[in-house]
Amino acid sequence: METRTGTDVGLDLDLDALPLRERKKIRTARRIWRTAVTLFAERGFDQVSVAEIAAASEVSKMTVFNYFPSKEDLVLGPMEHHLDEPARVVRERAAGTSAVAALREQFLSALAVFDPATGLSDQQVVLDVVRLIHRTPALLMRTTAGFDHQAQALLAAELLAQDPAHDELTAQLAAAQLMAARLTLTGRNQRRMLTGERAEDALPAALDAARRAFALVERGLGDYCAGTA
Amino acid sequence: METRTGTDVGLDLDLDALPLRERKKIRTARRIWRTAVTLFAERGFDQVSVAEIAAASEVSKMTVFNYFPSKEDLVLGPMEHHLDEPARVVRERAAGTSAVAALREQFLSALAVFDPATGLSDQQVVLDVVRLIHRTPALLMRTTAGFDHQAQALLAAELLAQDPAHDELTAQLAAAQLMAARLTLTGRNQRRMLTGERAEDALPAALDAARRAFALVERGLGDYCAGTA
DNA sequence: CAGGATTTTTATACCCGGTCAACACTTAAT
DNA sequence: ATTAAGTGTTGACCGGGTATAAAAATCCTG
Repeated sequence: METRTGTDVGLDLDLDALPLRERKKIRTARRIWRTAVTLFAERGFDQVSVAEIAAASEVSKMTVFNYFPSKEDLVLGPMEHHLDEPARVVRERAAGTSAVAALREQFLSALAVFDPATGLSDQQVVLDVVRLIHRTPALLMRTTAGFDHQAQALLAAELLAQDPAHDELTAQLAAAQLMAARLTLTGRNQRRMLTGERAEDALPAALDAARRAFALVERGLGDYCAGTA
Repeated sequence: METRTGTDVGLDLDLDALPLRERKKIRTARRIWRTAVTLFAERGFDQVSVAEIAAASEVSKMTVFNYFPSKEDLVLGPMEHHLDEPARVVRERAAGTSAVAALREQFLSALAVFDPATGLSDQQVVLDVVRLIHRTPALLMRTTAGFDHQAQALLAAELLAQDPAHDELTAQLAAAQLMAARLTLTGRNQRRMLTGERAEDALPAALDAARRAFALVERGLGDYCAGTA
C-alpha cells in the first residue's frame, strides 16, 4: 500500500530558483498527473485513455509516456519513492532495539501524524487515489505485489546484513511477516477511510490494531484456532 | 507461487468417453497450451506473440483467447484451481488441531511427495514454467499478488468463520502470516530447483526449512535482530 | 541579440494484447 | 435433407506502448 502524499510528482520542491527549464518540466508533470487523477477519479481508471489525458493536459501522448513510464505510474508513481522505508527504519534503529519494535514504533508514529503510508489519511487527493486503487484490480495487484514485495526484499536484505547468525531463511521470513502485518494494517485503515470515517476518529482503533498486530508477529500465532470449534 | 502440475489444461481427465466434440476442444486446448509453453521456454514470454502461438497451433488468434482469457493465463491458468487449498486444509483439519499445525503438516506432506505446489519439483515441464515465471516480472507479480493474495483472503475468511472470538483482525493477520511463510518456502524451493538440484537431494533441507518457518510463525519473531550488532 | 547546440515535444507509423460483430462451418437433432 | 446451435474464423477496431525523425523551445556563447 504505502500510499503517500499523492501531490508530489517527482518533486516536493517547487522552488522557482531553477534553470527555468526545469520549472516547466515540473509544472507539466504536475499538470498531467493532476488531470489524470481527476479524470480517473471521475470515470475510473479503465474508462480514461492516455490520449484523453494528453489532450486534456494540452500535451501529446508521447509526452505523457515521457514523464510517466506507463499509465499505471500515473497513479502509483509517487508511491515508489518510499520503497526502502522499512529497510531504512531497521537500519537506523537504536541499538538494542529489535526489528519488530523498530517497525512497530515507526508505524505507530506514522499513524499519529496520519501519514498516508499507513492508510490512515482522509485527505481528498489521497482518498481519491486509494479508492481508485481499490477499484482497479491491476493497480491493486501492482501495489501489493510489485511494490510491497520489493520493499520486503529490501527489508530481508537489511535484516540478513544485520543478523549475526547470517540466517537467510529467518531473515526472509521475518521480512515477510513484518511486511504482511504492515500491509494488513494499512489495508484495513484504507478501507475504513473509504467508508467516509474521519481519520481522527479512527486513530484509536488503528493504534490498537497496530499494537496487536506487531504483538502477534512478536509472540506468534501459538495454537490459534485450535479450539474445539 | 503454487505452481501445479502444469500438464493439466483445464482437465486432468483425458477420458475419451466424452461427447466426441469435447475431445476435440480438449485436444486443441492442450495443443495450444503446449505450443505456447514450448515457445515461451525457448524464447521468453514477451518475445512470443499470441499471433505466433496461434499460427504454430494452426488456429486463429481469437481461438487462443477463446480458450485462455489472456496471454498470462496460458502459463498461469492451470494453477488457479488450487486457490482454496489453504482454506480447505484449515476447514477439514482434525479437531483440536491449530491452524498453524494443520497447514504445517499439509505442507510437509506435500513436500514429501514433491508436490509442485511446494516448489520442490524437478519435473521438466514444471521447471520450464517456473523458470518462465521467475524471468517474467508480470507473471511473477500475478502469481504472488493476484493469486497468493486471493488464497490469503479465502484463508482469512475460513479462519474468521472458525475463530470463536470472531476477531477479524487476528484472522487476517494469521492468514497473512501463514501465507507469507508458505510463499517464502515455495519461493526458496523453486529457486533451488532452478539451479538444477534434484528434488530428492533438496528434500531434507526443504523439510527443515518448512519446520522452522512454521515454528517461527507459531512462536513469533521475539526480539529478533535485537543483538547489539 | 544572433545563432548554433541541446533538449524537449510532437507527429507518425507501427506492434501487440484484447474485444467486437458478422460470417462460415461443422455437427446433432428433427 | 434441413435446420438450429455452437465454434472457429475473419477482419476491423481500440488502447497501451515504442521507435524514429522532424519540429519547436530553451540554453549558451559570441
